[in-house]
Amino acid sequence: MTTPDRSTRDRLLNAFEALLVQQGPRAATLEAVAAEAGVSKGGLLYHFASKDDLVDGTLERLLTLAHQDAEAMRTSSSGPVQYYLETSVSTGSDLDRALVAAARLAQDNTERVSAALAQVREAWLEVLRAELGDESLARTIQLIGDGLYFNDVSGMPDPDALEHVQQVLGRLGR
Amino acid sequence: MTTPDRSTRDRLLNAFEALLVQQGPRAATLEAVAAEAGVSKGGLLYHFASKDDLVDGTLERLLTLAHQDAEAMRTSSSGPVQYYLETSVSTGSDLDRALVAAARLAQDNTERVSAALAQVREAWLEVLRAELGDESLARTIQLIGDGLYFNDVSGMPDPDALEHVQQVLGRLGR
DNA sequence: TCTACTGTACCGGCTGGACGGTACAGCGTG
DNA sequence: CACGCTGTACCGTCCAGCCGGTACAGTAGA
Repeated sequence: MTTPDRSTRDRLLNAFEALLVQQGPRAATLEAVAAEAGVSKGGLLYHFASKDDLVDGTLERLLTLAHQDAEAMRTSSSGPVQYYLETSVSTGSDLDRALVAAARLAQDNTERVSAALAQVREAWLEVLRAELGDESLARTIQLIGDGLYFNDVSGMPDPDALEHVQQVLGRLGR
Repeated sequence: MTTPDRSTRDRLLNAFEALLVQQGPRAATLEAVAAEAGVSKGGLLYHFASKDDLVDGTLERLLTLAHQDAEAMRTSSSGPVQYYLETSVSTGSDLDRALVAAARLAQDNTERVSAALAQVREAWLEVLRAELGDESLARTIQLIGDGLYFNDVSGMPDPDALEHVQQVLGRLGR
């Protein structure tokens, strides 16, 4: 389920994300990333000229994954809403990891990173809108997804949360 | 509306939060905090022996504010749910600032900070549960609040979000 | 009331360590 | 032997924490 380590470059991006997710932005130093990827610091800097460059590479991959996800959402057999809520709780997918990593980065690199995150959100909202034809409901469902996601990011995952939400949404159904 | 600068200690805590909120955790260095509060670094370290100590002071104040807020929620004239949702979008209150500051801190100081945030969430949920007598709805509303809050923290506030949520909740009302 | 002493609040320079980034000397493979 | 890539030594910067010192208010004793 994880991106295969095709190249040293991929290994470096995976290592960067892993460190961001598991230990936070402070721990994701160039040396730590290189070590995690099994490469020297010089080796890392050969592939990414600077830390900013590493961030750019991460965001680029995030956007690619997010657009694939929006497409998967559209064509999901259980419907976009169900798909969206289910995948808002951390599934351990590549996209999850990329999102959490980006959220961590957003604390420092405000501009670029939060722009990328906003882009991802907009892609999802677009699909919800198209499916529901109801702006208020689409927004509310996105907020619930944000909430689920926020709890995961904050290290307070709640396995029952999804059930409760589905129970409440069921009452709206009719 | 902001905590008065009664003492140098208060000024330091306010300065720390302000820097965390406005410029992120990297910018909130001891020197920067001291400068913002109008004291020297030595002066800061007189009041808070270490940066960890500064974090502890911030969390302590957060918990105090949060318990006051839970009480205000219980006794709000418009009801706890309305109060909770309204104050989930950033109102610029002391509690807001303390929460955003804590969220920023949670990126690095995983343990203590997220424990404090979990405590705050639990206090709110308790009030929602007591009011609604409906676990699923209480949880869902808290998730929506989390979503509203998350968007603010991420620098993507949406002034219309609250209206949409109220519109949807209205449909549940009957 | 003058003096000696104490505790509180604060200052600013220093140090050791970590981090981002650079330079350069290898090393294997085609 | 040339090129793609790796590893290491090093530099400048920044930061947390420490420390010697200052100012001053209060107090107690003669």
